[in-house]
Amino acid sequence: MIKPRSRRGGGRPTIADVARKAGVGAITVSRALREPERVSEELRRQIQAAVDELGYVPDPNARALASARAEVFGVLVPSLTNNVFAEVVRGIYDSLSASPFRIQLGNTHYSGLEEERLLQLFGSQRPAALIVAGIDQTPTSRKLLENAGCPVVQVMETGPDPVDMMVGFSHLDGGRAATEHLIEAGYRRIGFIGARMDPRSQRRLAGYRAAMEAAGLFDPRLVTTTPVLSSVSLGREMLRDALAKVPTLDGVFCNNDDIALGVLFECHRASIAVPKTIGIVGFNDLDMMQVAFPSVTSIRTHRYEIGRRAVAMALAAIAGNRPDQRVIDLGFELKRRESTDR
Amino acid sequence: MIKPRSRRGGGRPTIADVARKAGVGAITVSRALREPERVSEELRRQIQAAVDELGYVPDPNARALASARAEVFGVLVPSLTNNVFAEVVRGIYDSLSASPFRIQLGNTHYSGLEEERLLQLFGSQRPAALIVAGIDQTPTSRKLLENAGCPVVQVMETGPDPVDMMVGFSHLDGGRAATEHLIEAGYRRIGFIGARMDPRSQRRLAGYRAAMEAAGLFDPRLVTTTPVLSSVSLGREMLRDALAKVPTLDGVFCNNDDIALGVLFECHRASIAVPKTIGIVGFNDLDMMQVAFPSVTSIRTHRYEIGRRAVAMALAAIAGNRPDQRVIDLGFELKRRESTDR
DNA sequence: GGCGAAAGTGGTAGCGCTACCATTCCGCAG
DNA sequence: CTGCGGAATGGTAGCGCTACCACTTTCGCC
Repeated sequence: MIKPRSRRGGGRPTIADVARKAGVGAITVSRALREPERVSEELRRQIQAAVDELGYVPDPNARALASARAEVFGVLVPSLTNNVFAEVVRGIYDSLSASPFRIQLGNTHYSGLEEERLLQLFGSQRPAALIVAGIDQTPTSRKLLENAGCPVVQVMETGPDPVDMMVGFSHLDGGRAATEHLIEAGYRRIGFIGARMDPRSQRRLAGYRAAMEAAGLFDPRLVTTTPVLSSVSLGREMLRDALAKVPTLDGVFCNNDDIALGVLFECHRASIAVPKTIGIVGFNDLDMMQVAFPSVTSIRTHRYEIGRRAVAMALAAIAGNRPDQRVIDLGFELKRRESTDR
Repeated sequence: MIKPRSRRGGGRPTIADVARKAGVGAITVSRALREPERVSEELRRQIQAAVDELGYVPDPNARALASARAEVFGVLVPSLTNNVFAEVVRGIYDSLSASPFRIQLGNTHYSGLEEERLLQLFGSQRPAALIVAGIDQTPTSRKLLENAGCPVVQVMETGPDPVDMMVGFSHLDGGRAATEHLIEAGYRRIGFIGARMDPRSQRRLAGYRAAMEAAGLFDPRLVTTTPVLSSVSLGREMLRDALAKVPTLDGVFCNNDDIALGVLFECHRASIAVPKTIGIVGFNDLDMMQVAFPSVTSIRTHRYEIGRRAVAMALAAIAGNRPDQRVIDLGFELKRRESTDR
């Protein structure tokens, strides 16, 4: 009976096996893999041959322990099913797939406490970089980020006081632009409908309010919100609520496109003409908005690009050249469509 | 000037610091943290106090290295933005959030090669378990899974030959049930519209075909597919294509709900009465289907539950009691709605 | 009262890798 | 011919933790 090579370990090849086979020192194998230019052409070839033959794959845990730095990006988002964050995450994954970095994804469920817990957990891994959604971290979280000892990118929003770097856009401006568009289109009793009032939603609401007040149209009864998680069916219910409160409602700025779609369907069902009787504006501009009937005006945001930029900034910082511009505003675009075309 | 405690490391407390402060051996601290019942009440308290005071968090890398087992679940899905997989992943995250296990999520982009690469990468970490979407792994991937040395759960589908364990349902039966429902409702020229024909879509198509042939209604011209990624706008275009090919089309089984929604909107736009002129059935039953106008019949699948069950099975296997039933079929439900109610 | 088992605790030796420093070898200036 | 700098390579000593085994103490039982 063959004794296992060691009491532990799965018996897979280690760097020492490769070194032996290639007839070099272990450290040279390590270098050949990480900084090939520091090893002579010839040894590099021999080592590569040994690696291929043995099917050697470095153990990331041993690597992280020895170098006190894991090749991991920690990513924290409040939701995995919300299409908006899914796209940011997709941008991050796509940008990192060709690099040696792995991704540690955490779901905070919109909870500050959960965010602290995950930050603590991720920090213990000494990640190469951290990407977190939002700019409203708790003081504890902020401290954890500041002491993380790695590049930090806050995404989705812009603000005056980055922990380190930021990529996003102004939700306040987005909310204002959406509302101003409705006002310009001639709507007057414009409601705000929003679920899951996270800080970004609050800022969109603030933008709505600013625009309405500037036009002398603001009325608190026009605002309908709930802490419940956003969904299409919720949009439908909330339009009903809003109409019950304000029967003369002639426009809605929806906190996001799910809500907007629910509102649109409810209008169909209740035979409310869109855009004639009620105008609708969404937020995020999901693919379906331009296909809907009528197509729905929305604020297009650049989620995928936010993910890509965040990674690019982090990688630059890791490489030692932190960008001069620490806050990048990717802006947004108002997409005018049939739902406000009257 | 104070010399750093060691040449490397961030200066954060180690298990030795805790042991010193608590006046015990390092190994006892380790045990108190992992198997508290094996340490006396009193020491446990002392150790906990030292941990709290120092803010000690175990280094997962060192842990993984020493125990040859990382507290990581590797999860492989073909897409991060597809709501279906997002829900499976959410189920996995929610089930694991209270456990010590982290999650390593990989996006295969529906590519077998990418799956192999990621499996190789994940394997090097000696994960505690692997959860992979689908049952159509390449031979290489299958071998990697078999040799992973940890529980493996294939999710989303059921099949006769699990690598280890499986949770899902029969896409073929789902496709058949959807089609039979349309036939029973009196539709005759029933089309199949599907994008991104991955293996699961292929099986739904096979189910459609089986039902159509059994009823003597099959006609290859009724089938419209494309390799392009599914989206709502694609659904709209594909209905146009389908109608151009078969103007007498009176029903559609859509490969998924995004497509179904696009089809529904195109019907609105072209003033095609639903369900009178055309009946529509979707697949997955996203929240929006019951809110749509008219509401859309769909096959409800239990994505979140699949994620939860996969974790439950893996955890059981890790704990040493692999379930007797290695393949769990969670089934599906046909949700009859207005879009086929005639 | 002696003995073995069991419970509680600790020491030692790694896990697989890399930081740090030492060594070798070469070319070239003095 | 010596000395020196730089490039290429290697040895040693850990990184922070846990597996394995040894030791001590307590307790039950014949």
